[in-house]
Amino acid sequence: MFSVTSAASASSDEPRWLDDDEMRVWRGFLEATERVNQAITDGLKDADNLTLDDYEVLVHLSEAPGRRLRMSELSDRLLHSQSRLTQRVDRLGARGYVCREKCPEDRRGTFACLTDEGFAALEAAAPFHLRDVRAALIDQVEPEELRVLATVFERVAERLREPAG
Amino acid sequence: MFSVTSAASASSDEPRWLDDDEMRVWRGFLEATERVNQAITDGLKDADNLTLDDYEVLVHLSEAPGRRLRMSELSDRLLHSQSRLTQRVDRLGARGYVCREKCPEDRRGTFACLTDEGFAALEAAAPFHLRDVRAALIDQVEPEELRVLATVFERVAERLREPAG
DNA sequence: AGCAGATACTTCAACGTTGAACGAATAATA
DNA sequence: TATTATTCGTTCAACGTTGAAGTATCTGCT
Repeated sequence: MFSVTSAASASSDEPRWLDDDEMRVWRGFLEATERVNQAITDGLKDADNLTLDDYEVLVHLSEAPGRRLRMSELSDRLLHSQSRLTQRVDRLGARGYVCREKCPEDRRGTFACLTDEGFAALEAAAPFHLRDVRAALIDQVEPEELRVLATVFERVAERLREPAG
Repeated sequence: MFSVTSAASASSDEPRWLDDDEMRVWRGFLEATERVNQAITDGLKDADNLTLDDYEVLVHLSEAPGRRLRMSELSDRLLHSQSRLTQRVDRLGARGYVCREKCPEDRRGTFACLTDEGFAALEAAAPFHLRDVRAALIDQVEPEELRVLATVFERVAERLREPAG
């Protein structure tokens, strides 16, 4: 009964309770996102002992010009703290998938660079990952539903980008 | 280009690439879920220094008969490992929000029980949490969209419950 | 009854994240 | 140019999760 709010409150500036559809969405969100993440994570672990965070680092680097990005740019895109990225790049570096280069224009800066080995690892893992993404999420959704989901996810993400918005 | 699959593969049993809508859903899923979780987590931390995991433990206990559940039942519902739950209940116990009781019918078993203090903490945090859930997700979604989301989330979660299904 | 295997929960070490503090370099202002 | 503030990335300690191993109890089979 308290899944998301208080039963007993009488104060008039309380937010509204969640109705049935709203509650289904919230509960469904919690379970579905947890299960999808678990499925994807398990798959990447099987494929090349990568985490989803690892994979996302490789993806973003592979799409960047010169296959490299500033550490801060990368942490922004991944929505990770800088220290988290520092340590992830350390680990990917230890595997030879990524290396660092000093940034000449801004000597505080560092580039994370995808190595050939890292690119190859991404190529090798990608089909398995794609299969998992389809099985867990995409192929479960009808085309009309896909458009709704895309719209909603983008709207929700957008609104949360600027907290004041 | 490798967000989810390999460009160069020619093998015919490869899964299909993601088309535009599919890619928007997958990317949107990753960003939106991350941002929503972050927003909700921040809110609970401000409200009572709780994590979302903590909150979910309190919610499930509050809804259970006698406000208590077996440890294994609780870890199943939360999709957490048993050791993770053991330690979460330790921490909630240290704050006085939860306690353990031995299970008489099965002497291997343990109940996690919500204390009055834990129930009060849940009541106090709930309105803030509800406000955050609405702001981050629910109030961003139109009624027709809500029904689609609910259906899809439930379908996706359902399919992933039984891996063989 | 006796025994093998399954289940419930905890413990522990290895690993990952968080968030504050730090050193270095740049930007903004006077 | 001096001064202050901001940004970039790393480090470190505290905390949380994972997954394997351990203990106790129960279930099913002979």
